[in-house]
Amino acid sequence: MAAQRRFQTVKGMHDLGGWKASAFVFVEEKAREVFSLYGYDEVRTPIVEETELFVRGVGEGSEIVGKQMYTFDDKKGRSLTLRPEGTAPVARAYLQNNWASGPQPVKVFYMGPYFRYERPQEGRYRQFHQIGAELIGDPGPYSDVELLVMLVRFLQELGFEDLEVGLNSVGDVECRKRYSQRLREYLAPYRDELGADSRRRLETNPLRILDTKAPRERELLENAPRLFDDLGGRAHDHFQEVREQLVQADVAHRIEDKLVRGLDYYTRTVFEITSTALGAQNAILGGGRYDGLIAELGGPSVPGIGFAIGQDRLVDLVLKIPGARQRLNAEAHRRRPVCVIPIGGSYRRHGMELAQELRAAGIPAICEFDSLRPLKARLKQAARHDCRWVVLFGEEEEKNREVVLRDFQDRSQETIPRDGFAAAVAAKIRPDEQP
RNA sequence: GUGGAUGUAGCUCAACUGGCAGAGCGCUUGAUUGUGGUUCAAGUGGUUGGGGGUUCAAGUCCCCUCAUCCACCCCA
Repeated sequence: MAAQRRFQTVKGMHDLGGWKASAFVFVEEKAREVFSLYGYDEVRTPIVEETELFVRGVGEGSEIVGKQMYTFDDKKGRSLTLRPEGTAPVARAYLQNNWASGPQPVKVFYMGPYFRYERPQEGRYRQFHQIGAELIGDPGPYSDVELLVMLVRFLQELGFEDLEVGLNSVGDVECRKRYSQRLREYLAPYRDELGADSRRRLETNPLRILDTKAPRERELLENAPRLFDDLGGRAHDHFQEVREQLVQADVAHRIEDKLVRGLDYYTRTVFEITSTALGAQNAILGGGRYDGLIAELGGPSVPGIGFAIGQDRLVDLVLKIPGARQRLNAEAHRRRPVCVIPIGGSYRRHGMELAQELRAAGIPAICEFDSLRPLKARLKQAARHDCRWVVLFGEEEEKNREVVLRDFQDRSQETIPRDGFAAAVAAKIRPDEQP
């Protein structure tokens, strides 16, 4: 016989429980609440898509497509990929379901797992989770601003106070081409001082050199031509209007002229929020405008803008906010169950019935069925389940047609009539919610 | 893909230059034949991540492998 091996999650993927799970649900509920206030509807797209969707949508030159995708062939030899990001699938859904024929602009949000094959570290996992939103069909700039206002509102509702949006414009396709050439010319004399990655990007995608972390490269870039100066008239006006309206809307932001993003589809407005409390993987969220994406996927020329929030990182931050655990705790507290303990083996069926009556009255209830164990051990279990109230039922209670309701908090207990006991328990444990 | 650190009981960690694998917490039972949290007593705990090598003797030294964490890279 082969020795039993111990199974565990695959690298970079984790079970979520306890505080983490509560916080995950908390931010998800808050996202639904806030985003729907702004007219967004939830969509769920499949976790698996055709590989080609991401190659075309995200861009062949991007890191994601280049080396981070979970790609496999199905039984018919079709190349499929576990989604590495959310915008391309939504763009695909827009075209496939002809959302263009519905009310415009289209506003959707979504949340769920995403997959990228990278070496895991703090805040970076192979299965991670994003909450995102897309606004398709309006060229802005007011849509850009409204989207950011919603985002900031969401973060404030979660309890964040001092987060600042980093903002930039990467321009339209033509400005980018023009600027790329100028940057290439500027950096050419320093070619030998660039790292291998940046040298390669000099050919493939000079913009990406801007957000380098190498100290020497940053030095060189200080005197480099600025992307902002190469913005074409319309992209320039768009950016100005966005900035102005953000000020009007009281959205704290700062211009980061070296902010470029890793996905090829971005145009004009790009933004991100980072936090120093997160370690090396400090981006909480990122997004931007993608006016060429729908067309790139074979559709009409329709503009769009969206963002993706790193839910895992966001949750880490939420749990660091003073008082956050108490808030989550209060929620859990409201749901802590009543524990029913039938005393004696022949009363287990009664225990089940009592628990059912409590649940029918809207009270969370568990039943401690293991009647062979000593009562004290079973009470201990109830305490470990974080129960405050215990309902006891045995021979004596059956004879008197009553139940015993014990309050762990002050160690008091009372007997109440068996008939209609659930209503009495409800009145006792939730006096403020009674009609 | 590259580099560094770490793997000993369910958890947190001990074990001097190789010499009988330990403690705290937890868990179970009892002190209380139907009453939790405190206390006391007893009990339960392990292929030292896996494989190979050196040695009279390996948790400890050497090689390989796997896993986790952190960082580079990249991004959410």
